[in-house]
Amino acid sequence: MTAPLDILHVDMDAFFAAVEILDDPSLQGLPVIVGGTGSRGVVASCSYEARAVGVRSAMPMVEARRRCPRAVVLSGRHGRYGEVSRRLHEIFEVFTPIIEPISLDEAFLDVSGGHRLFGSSMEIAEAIRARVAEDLKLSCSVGIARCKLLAKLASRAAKPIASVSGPLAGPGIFVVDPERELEFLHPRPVSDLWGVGPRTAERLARYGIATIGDLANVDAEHLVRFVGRSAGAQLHDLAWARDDRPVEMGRPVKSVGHEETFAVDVHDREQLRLEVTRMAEAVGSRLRASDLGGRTVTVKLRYGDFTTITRSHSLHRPVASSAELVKIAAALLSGADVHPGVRLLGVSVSSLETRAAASGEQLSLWEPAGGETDLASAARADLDAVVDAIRERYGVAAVGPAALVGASGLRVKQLGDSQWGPSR
DNA sequence: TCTGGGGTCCTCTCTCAA
DNA sequence: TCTGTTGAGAGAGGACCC
Repeated sequence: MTAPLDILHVDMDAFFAAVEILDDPSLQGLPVIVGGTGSRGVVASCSYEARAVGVRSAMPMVEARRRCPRAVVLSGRHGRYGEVSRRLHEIFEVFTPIIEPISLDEAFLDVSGGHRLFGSSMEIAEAIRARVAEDLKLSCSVGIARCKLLAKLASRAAKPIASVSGPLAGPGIFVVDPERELEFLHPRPVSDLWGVGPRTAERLARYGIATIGDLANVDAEHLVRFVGRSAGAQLHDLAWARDDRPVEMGRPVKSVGHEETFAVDVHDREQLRLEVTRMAEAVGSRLRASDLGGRTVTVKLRYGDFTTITRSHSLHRPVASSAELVKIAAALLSGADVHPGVRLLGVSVSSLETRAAASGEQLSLWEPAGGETDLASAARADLDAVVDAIRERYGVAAVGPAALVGASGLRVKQLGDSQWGPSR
């Protein structure tokens, strides 16, 4: 008996670009590119008219504009996409509670419990597509298979095809027959496998491994030597369609961070100190909004030649206060070389704990740092709470550290701001 | 072509303690 | 007391995903 076809992968078609066209119908039929509009921006999403001339997501915007000079380039509206994504999620919830969101525009669904009410997986996929078209006026592609790997590849096979005369409709729904899984899987390039990016694909190519079928026929022990222990074992299983990963709901957040690429490389240490202050402040706000604290603070720098370094410091207790995060991040930055010029700067916090979990073993998430009085600590927590409250009411730019006034301004980065590169 | 920003996970190296 | 082994944890780097 074969396993049931209960895993659906739903993927919106050209999501960000499609939402922009939905909100401004005059864009219909035009090549639309959403992404970072500056010289260092990248493409986040593009319409099929843009894809027809070779524009792809993650492509540098300079190259995208070169390939498609008549494209309408938009910087994107993360808030709006989030709103549509929530409505999409509500549609999924009609059919199953077991949903694993992958990003704003795609998710895995386990529909094993929905057959009695909604019919076969094919009928559920058809119903989801109909609801998305009717309620959101958007289109999506659905892959149906026995496991996540195959469902994901199937949704790709269901997609429309870009052509110079306009997008050609795809099947919309693609089912991988359990009897013909390897026939479907093995001719595909290794890069179609989850975990094989450009580097690994290049390494495998050196050993003559180009397709998933090639990979399947390599001895598992050899594979471990090529790509490492963990990846080797996993890739060999995936190449034989052995994938028992369940559809996971509500995976906990492991880290919270902000990073930003500057329009021009920054050499001035004082300017970098102000930027790191701004970012640590923003990370602190987000942590407190989620009632989280973290034990490890990491500062990341990328230089002009793209080499990237990180400097981190772990504490014995979680912190969420902006003042403490700023202090630690600034100290980490001061130990890093900024001479070559910094292209990107980032601050992140990991080893997260919720306040409830932390208070079980600690005095509190905002327990005083070494040498600090309870009074100072309490005052700092009060200050954070007041700042958070003012920002919630009047916006993020309403209040912030005095050091930032007149420098880069009270610009506190928000999730989704300049998401795809600097605006200049 | 010249490469974003949100993340997760893995590997290697070093240190320290048992 | 010294030496070797092992395991845990931290720090750093890198690959990957959307």
